[in-house]
Amino acid sequence: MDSSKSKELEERLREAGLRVTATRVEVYEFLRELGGHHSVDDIFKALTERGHKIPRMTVYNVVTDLEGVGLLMCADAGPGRALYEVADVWHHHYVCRVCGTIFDVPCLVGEKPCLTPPGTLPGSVDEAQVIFRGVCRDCSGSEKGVNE
Amino acid sequence: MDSSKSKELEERLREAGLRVTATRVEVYEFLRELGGHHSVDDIFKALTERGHKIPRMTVYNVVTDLEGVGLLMCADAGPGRALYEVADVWHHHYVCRVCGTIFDVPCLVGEKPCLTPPGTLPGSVDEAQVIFRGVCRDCSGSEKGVNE
DNA sequence: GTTCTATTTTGATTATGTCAAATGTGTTCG
DNA sequence: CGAACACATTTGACATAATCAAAATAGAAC
Repeated sequence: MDSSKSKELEERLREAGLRVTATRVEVYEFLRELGGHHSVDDIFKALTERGHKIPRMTVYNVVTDLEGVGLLMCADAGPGRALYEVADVWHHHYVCRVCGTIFDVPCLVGEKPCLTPPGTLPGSVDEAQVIFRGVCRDCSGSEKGVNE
Repeated sequence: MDSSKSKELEERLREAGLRVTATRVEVYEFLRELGGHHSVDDIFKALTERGHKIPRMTVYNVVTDLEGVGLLMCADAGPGRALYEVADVWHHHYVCRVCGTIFDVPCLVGEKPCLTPPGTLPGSVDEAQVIFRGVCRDCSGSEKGVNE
């Protein structure tokens, strides 16, 4: 149940000419098992607490490499730190204005680019990422308090 | 041709209970005249070179205040530093993967939220911001060189 | 003009990300 | 198997972005 995905990871890495290293597998597995969107520092701290002594710089290297191969993607959720997640099916994001929580929003089309560009664009389009903003149900009830 | 906009700025500030200060007017005018998307540091440096000695911190304060009032908006163009622009008509953004240039993309609807949320969302939606990514014409011609 | 309070300023501090050189480790090939 | 090469990781310094608290300043109302 795990080895199949790991095998796939190994293959994807080799296909791309990247070596299969413990660090890369760890970072990928961490993101895949935990799910959600995580910053480099999240990953760094989590793996450190798990006992894996790993420099922050290495996490940057790894996520950049894995993103280049298409195994991870950088979630668009507004400015700030980059948030990474396992690149599975193409989807969008909903960001709560109050608590900042990020929810995945399934894409109706399911693959990039999913939106028909309006009129003319200044170049080719290979991706259309949507960020929905609003107040999530948890926050609309109790309004204040959660994060402000 | 300028005073009308300035008057409007003053009114919007007063309406929101904010004071009309030289700094706020300067920052707003700078962004409106120059157009485009600018980081806090862009604004800081530009105003400094123009002879206005203004601390970076103050620029942060001002853009945050003006954004809160709805006079500025923070452009979604991926992670990294926050980019501000005058909040005029609702639109989206096209980001070139090679040179990083950001182009405005007119919205077909023109007002928020412009997209019909797919199915159910975890809360209310007041905004749907789209980021188109691809390679702009300038870069697709000469491929490499521009930024890589 | 005086007063009150929002705003600006100052300086320190945290978070985030990048660079270059030294070290270590997969992988390949003899 | 084991040596050698190239790719990865590590180290530590550095660069950039953003935040905080408290003191100084300047709108706006009276």
